[in-house]
Amino acid sequence: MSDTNKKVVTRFAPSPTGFMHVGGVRTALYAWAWAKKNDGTFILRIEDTDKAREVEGSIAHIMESLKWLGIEWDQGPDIGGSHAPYLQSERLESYKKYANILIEKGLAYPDPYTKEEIESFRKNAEDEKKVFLFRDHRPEKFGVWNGTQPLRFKVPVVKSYTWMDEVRGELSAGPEALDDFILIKSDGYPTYNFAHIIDDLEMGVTHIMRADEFIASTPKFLSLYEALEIIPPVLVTLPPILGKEGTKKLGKRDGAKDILEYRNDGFLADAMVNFLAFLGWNPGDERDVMTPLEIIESFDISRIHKSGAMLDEEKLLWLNKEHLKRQSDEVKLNEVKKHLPDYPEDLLKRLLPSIIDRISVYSQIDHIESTEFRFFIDSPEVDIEKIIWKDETKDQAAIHLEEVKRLIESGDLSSVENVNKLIMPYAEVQGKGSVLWPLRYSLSGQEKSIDPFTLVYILGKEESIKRIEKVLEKLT
RNA sequence: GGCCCCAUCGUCUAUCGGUUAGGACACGAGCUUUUCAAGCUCGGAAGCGGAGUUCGAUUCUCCGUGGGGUCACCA
Repeated sequence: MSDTNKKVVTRFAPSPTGFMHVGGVRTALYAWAWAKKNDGTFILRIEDTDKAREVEGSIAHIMESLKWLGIEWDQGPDIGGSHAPYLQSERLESYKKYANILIEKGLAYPDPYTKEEIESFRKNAEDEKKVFLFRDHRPEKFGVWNGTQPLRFKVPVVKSYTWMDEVRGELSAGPEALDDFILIKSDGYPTYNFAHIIDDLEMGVTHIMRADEFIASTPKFLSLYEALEIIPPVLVTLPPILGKEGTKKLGKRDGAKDILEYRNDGFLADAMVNFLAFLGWNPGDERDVMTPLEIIESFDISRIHKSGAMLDEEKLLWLNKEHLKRQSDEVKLNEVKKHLPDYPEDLLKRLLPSIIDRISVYSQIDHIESTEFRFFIDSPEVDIEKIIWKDETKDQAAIHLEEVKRLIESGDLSSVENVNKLIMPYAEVQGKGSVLWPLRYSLSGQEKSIDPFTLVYILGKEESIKRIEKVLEKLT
């Protein structure tokens, strides 16, 4: 177990092989939250040791995704830090240094075989229904490594390992999990198995957060830590995130979305952080809507789940609405403006609560605007037949509209409540439907819409009367 | 297949041996100021199966079942 007095250092170490998806971001979020919670350091390190799979623009995409969510790193490739560089491709000297230490100890050796030879070893093992282990073919005498062959780790002791994981508890694996894996590839770049251990050591990483696909290779890491006489960091295994069917782990291949797609769809960063945080963790009380700050304060490794969870976009939508509701009116207005640029600002201000009620994500405004709000700025087309409430007559509708018009002309329209007080008594006497349906329909031209009092309040005296008069002309 | 991990309402989860098994999403019903939306109230809904340990198991142990991960010159 590591020194608990030591300053917490965590890292997020993605490979630049494509877009960021929920799984990666969740890992980053937990590492970040744990560092923040402990006034520690959060490092962004790019594991770009596979030049063949590297995707142009990935690093920028990773950074943009993290920044969107407010997951800011204290050290990283763009801002540097006390352990620079933060690109593994620029840290080759470090790996070479430790490789030489292992060679000197007789714990690393050049792989003398061709790929074809290894492939046939593998095939033979398969035919005999045995696990293929390179160490069964380990040469008796090691040659001198010239840098063009893969450098392999010589597992010092083949044994079963048992270790502590902060989330899973005691874990173990059989000796088959241990093999002479490659430390440095023939192209001179290190493998993940080797590089992350050296970097974590040099950068003083205290806690490794990563998903459970790494459990199987942990004995390899442990064996290497021992060979290098390194005290391993605290291991924190995160639960998998399952796809829609709940059967497969969510990966890029089976529908995991680019995290920035959520941003493009209008989701709020705080809602996304809240959602991601709860995908494998919860504060233990009954809170479900939390700000990033509250999440950091409550975050605890002991409350990270063991079992995987399905990603439920329905819940994300609900969460986004909750976060959206909590924003200030100023922010809300600004966001709404972006979607309704041709609406006058004073109208928008009065319309704001009604809009907020109807959406979970700001971008939904684009979809409902034409049917639900358009009539506020474009006078509605009124079908005179629809103005009639149930089996009443046009004359009755006209009488009620006349009276409502009279009330509006002299009444106080300064709030929805006041409009209600103004018209409601009359409607209650005459029949709510008889009065309110013609009113609401005259103002909106819609069979379904916001309630009539809010309508009058939003449209204002002048416009409301104008619309009522227009209908009255048609009625008589 | 070998090795390993996981297992509570449809979904996400709480419970650290004793609870009417709690909450949230979704769903259903009702309420409210015509309709729609929102909101509020109520409701249905769960411990994978089998042994054991124990006065008592959702909780601890084992077996089974189901699901997942991993067996690369990928991370």
